[in-house]
Amino acid sequence: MENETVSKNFIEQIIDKDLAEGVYDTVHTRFPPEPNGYLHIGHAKSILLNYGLAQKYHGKFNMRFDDTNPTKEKVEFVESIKEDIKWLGADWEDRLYFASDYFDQMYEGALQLIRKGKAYVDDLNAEQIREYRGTLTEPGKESPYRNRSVEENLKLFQEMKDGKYADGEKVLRAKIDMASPNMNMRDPVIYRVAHMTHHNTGDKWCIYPMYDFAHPIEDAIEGISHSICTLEFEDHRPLYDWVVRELEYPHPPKQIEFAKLYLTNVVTGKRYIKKLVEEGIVDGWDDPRLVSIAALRRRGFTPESIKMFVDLCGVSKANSSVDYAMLEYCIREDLKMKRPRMMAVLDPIKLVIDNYPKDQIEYLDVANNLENESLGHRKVPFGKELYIEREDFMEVPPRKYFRLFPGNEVRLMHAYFVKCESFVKDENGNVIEVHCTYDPETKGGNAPDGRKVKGTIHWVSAEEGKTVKVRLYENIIDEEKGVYNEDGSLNLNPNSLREVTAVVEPELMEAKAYDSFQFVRNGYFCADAKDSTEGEPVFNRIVSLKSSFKLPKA
RNA sequence: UGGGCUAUCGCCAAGCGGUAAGGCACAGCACUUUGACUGCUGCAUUCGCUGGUUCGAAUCCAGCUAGCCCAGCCA
Repeated sequence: MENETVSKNFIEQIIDKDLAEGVYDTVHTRFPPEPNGYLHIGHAKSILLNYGLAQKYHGKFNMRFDDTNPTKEKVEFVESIKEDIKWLGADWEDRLYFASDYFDQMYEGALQLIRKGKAYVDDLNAEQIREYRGTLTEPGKESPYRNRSVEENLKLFQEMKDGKYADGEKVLRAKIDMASPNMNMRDPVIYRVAHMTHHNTGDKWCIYPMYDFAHPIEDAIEGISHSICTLEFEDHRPLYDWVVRELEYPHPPKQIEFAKLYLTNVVTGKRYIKKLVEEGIVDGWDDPRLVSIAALRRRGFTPESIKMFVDLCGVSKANSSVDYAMLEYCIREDLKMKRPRMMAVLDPIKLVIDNYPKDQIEYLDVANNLENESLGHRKVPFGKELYIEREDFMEVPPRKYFRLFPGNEVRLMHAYFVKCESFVKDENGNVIEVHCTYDPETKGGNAPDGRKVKGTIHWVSAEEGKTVKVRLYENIIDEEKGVYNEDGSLNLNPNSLREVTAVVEPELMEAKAYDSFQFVRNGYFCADAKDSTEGEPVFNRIVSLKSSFKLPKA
C-alpha cells in the first residue's frame, strides 16, 4: 500500500556524507529558474527535490530568479512561476531572491578577478572569439588582448560599465586555459555589454554577468550548501568551483547534477508548444493536453499527485523517460479515496421503468464515496424515466455480459433492481429506448429475498438531470506512431480532444473551478477553471478509469 | 586515443564483494452497489559486451560497445 522508498537517493547519500564530515552544518537548497517561460512537470521534479531535501534535513529552501539576461526575461513569467511553485506546496518562506539583486556584488567579484590577474577585457567580437576557442578536438588559441595590464583591464571594465561601448564591442573573460579539453574552461566570457532595460534593475546596468559567473556567486551569497542542477551542467562544474575558489568564499556551495525528467508521449519542447499555441491547435500554455504545471492543474491534477509522481520516479544520473501511465496512476491513487463518486452518463440512452408511478420523483440517499464514509451523503433524484449509458444495454449480449439485455435483471446503482422487458428502435434500427420494470422491494440496491444480480449500472434522472459539456482529453501526441513524423514535425493525435454533452446529477452544477470528481465507470473529471461559469460547469477528463471488460470480437 | 557522464525486467529504480528490493505496465484468480477499487499470484538463473581478480562479482580491474552532453557575448 505504501510506496515509501527505503533507500536514499544518491544526492541524499552525498548530503549524509557532507554532514557527517562536517563539510556543511545545515542543508540549504534553492530553485533558480530563469523567468523566461512557464514551468512544466520537469521543473516540478527539481522544485520538489530541492524543497524536499531542505525539509528532510531541517534546512532551508530558497526561491531565486536567475534573471541575468534581460533579453529573455519578463515579469509575467515571474508571477506565473511563483504561483505554480506555491501551488505545488514548496514554501520559500521569506526567502525570495533575484540574481539581479546581486549585480553589485557580482561586479565587485569581477573587479576582484581582474586585480588578481584572473580576468581580462577582450576586444575580439563574437565570431572571433568562436574561432579562437578552437574545436572539440583542437585546442584554442589565446586572444591578443589576453595579457593586458590589471590597470588597463580595470579602466576598460569601468568603461564597459559606464556605457562607453556598444553591445558586443567588448567582453570580460576569465583567464583560465585556452587549451583545456573542457570548452567551458577556455577563457569563458563572464560579462557582456547589453544596453537593455532589465525587468528588475531597469537601466541601472548595461553590462550583465553570464550564468557561469553569476550562478556560483548567487549560491555562495545565499549560503546554499548543495546547488542541484541538471546533467548538462556537469561540464560547468570545474568552472563553478573555479569561481567560488578565486572569489575565496569560505564555505563554497557544491554543485550536484541529476537527470531531467522526461515523460513518454508528451510535448515538452518550448518551440513545439509555442507552435501549437500560435497555430491555435491548443488553447494556450495551460491547455490540458500539455504538461505545464498550469495545464496539469487545469486538467485536475493535484499537488499531492505530482509529489507522488516525482517521488515514484526517483532521482538518478541516467537519462530516462518515464511512462505516462505512471502519472495517471498517481492522480487516480490520490483522488479515489478523497473525492466523491458521482453519476454521469456520457453517451445517454433512455431507460423507462414501466411500473414506476408516472409523476413520482424520490430523492435517494447516496454515499459520496462508498469507501470513505467521511465524505458524507447526498440526495439523488430518481424517477420513471432515466438515462443510462448506451453501452450498458445490448439487444444480443455476448458471453459474460452482465449489464442490461432483454430478460436480464441489473441493479441501478444506489437505487433498485430493474429487469429489461423490451426496447424501441428508430427507423434506422438503432435502439433509442429501453423499457424495464423495477422491484420496489429492492430500494437501496439489495433484494430482501437475497437474490443477486451480476451487473450494476449508473443512471441519471431524465427529468432532473442536467446536461453539461465534458471534454475527453487524450495525449496530443499519437502514441502509435511516436512523437515525431519523419520530417521532424509533431505527430498529432486527431482524437486528443473530444467534446460530449453528458447528463449529470443536478449536484454537479455546483462544481467550482478545479473541483474534481470520479464519474462512476467513466474516470476522473475536473471542473475547468477557464471555461466554467457559475451554474454551468465544463468538465475535463483527467484520466480514464481502467476497464477490464472488453466486448468479445464478433 | 578531445573532454564529461550514463548503461540492472516493456518503463522508472534499489543495489556499494556474499549470491537480483520496490513501483508503474502487463497477465491470471478472488472479491465487489459497475467489470473500477481492493486482495492474492505470476512477471531478470541474470545486471550493455568480453576477459581478468576472488572461495564468491551487478558490485573490483582491463578492454570494448551503445546512448546523452559540450565549440552562445543563453540558462
